[in-house]
Amino acid sequence: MANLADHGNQVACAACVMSPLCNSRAVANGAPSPVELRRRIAAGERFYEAGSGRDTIFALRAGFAQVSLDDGHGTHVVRFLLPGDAAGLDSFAGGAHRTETIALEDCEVCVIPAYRTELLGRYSEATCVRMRELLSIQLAEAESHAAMLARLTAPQRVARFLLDLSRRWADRGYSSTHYKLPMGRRAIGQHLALTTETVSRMLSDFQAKSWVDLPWREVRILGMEKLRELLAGTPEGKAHQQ
Amino acid sequence: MANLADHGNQVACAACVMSPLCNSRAVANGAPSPVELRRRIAAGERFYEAGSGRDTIFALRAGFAQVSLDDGHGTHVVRFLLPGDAAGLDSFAGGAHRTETIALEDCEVCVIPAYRTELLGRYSEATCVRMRELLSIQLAEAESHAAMLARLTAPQRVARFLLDLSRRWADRGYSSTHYKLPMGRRAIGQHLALTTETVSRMLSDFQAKSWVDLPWREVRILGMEKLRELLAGTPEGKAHQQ
DNA sequence: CGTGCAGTTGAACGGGGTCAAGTGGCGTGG
DNA sequence: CCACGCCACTTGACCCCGTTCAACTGCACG
Repeated sequence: MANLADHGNQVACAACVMSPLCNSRAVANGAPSPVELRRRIAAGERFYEAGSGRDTIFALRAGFAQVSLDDGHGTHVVRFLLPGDAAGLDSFAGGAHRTETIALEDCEVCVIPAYRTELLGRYSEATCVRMRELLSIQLAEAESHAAMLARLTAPQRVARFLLDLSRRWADRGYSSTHYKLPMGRRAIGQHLALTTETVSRMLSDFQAKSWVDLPWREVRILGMEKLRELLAGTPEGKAHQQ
Repeated sequence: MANLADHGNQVACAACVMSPLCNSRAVANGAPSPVELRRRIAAGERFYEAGSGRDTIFALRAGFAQVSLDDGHGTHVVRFLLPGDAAGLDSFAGGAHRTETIALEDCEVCVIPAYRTELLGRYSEATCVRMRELLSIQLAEAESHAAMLARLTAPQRVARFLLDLSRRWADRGYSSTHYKLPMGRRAIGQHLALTTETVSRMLSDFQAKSWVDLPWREVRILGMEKLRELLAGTPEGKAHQQ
């Protein structure tokens, strides 16, 4: 287990959204840890599949993954997971996952059976509260994502996407201006509801304006403020209200 | 309080998503009820405003409302509330509502302070589990909504919208083919990410095909199967995969 | 080398947005 | 009582943004 960190960015448990569970007073007093085991998942493998794997939550320790949903009209990438993020919280309703999660790089995850969180909830009110917080945050993000799809233009979506990743890496103590982009253009498009061609065009455009530099599957943000202005719709880039 | 039911459809507590809380064993044994009070809210009034009203949940007993989100690029209607639905669950993260909820008809709501659910959670594990379920369901719906915006055409969105309301009314024991449509075309558009003109055109088109009849702010579905086919993209209405 | 996939770029198309005009219901005030 | 303004909704004509279709590059694989 010595070289797990080699596979890219990794977070300390302290930065993980699940840490309040692992480090609750109940666990300190002898209650079972929420984490059943740690598992390595190779790039391209699934954490869990849609319809299967009832009632398991995952915390991503290292690597990069995508959560996607197929409702019969094609695949939509619901969100990308960075180290410290949780996956599978949608399984509390009905006990089956409706989404699937795929590793985009080699990943290391903590496997948390849902029954353990419920068990833990009996000893620790903080656990219940924390689970509600996590779900509430993801709900807020999902609603915000829908609002984005509803109102932003293609360039704004791509700008928002880059700024989003920037902020999330910064939250974890990494650079906000230089980070990996391990997913392909297609996956970005499936996340932003754009075609691969449009994503490619927007990124090329940003690069031509020297707002970003784009080595192979990396981003270096050069004009953070320009991207923010585009997203806000400031100078001539009219922000269409309604 | 005698004629509250006059304002339209109403659900018995048994059909309310919050009923497992109100009827938990803990409450039967003397724990405080989650409902602080019942309140009437006139059409056009707000349940709560964005940024304000920290930590209050609402259960809609009678009437019709919309939950909307403004992120600086315009308003997006996140969902419509039918009797028995809950509002305000997004406030668990951070304690402030990011959305606002407006009554579209005169409403009657149960006001549930979040601290009471936490209090109740101490006595009753079922309460914790139920809150998780509710959040998980709303998360699943929000993700599904985003996927819809990402992949469906305008006619498909409107068809899905009509079928969705049909199913939800049916779940509550009302007609699945004839129901009120209390919101305006603009609000429908803000929910489906379409303009009022497009919503109007799609509805007119459905009516011309005799798939629906549209009296003033009502729907009568005549060709449920046709709408389903359109949504699924069956005969010539190609379902674009990716 | 040939095949295949990821990404880029160009040209043309079309779905839905934009703009505009028109209708009808409803409340208000003369 | 009607005149008027207002607002929700409808309908038509035009246009633009992002999709579609296609060609091309570069890199990884056998």
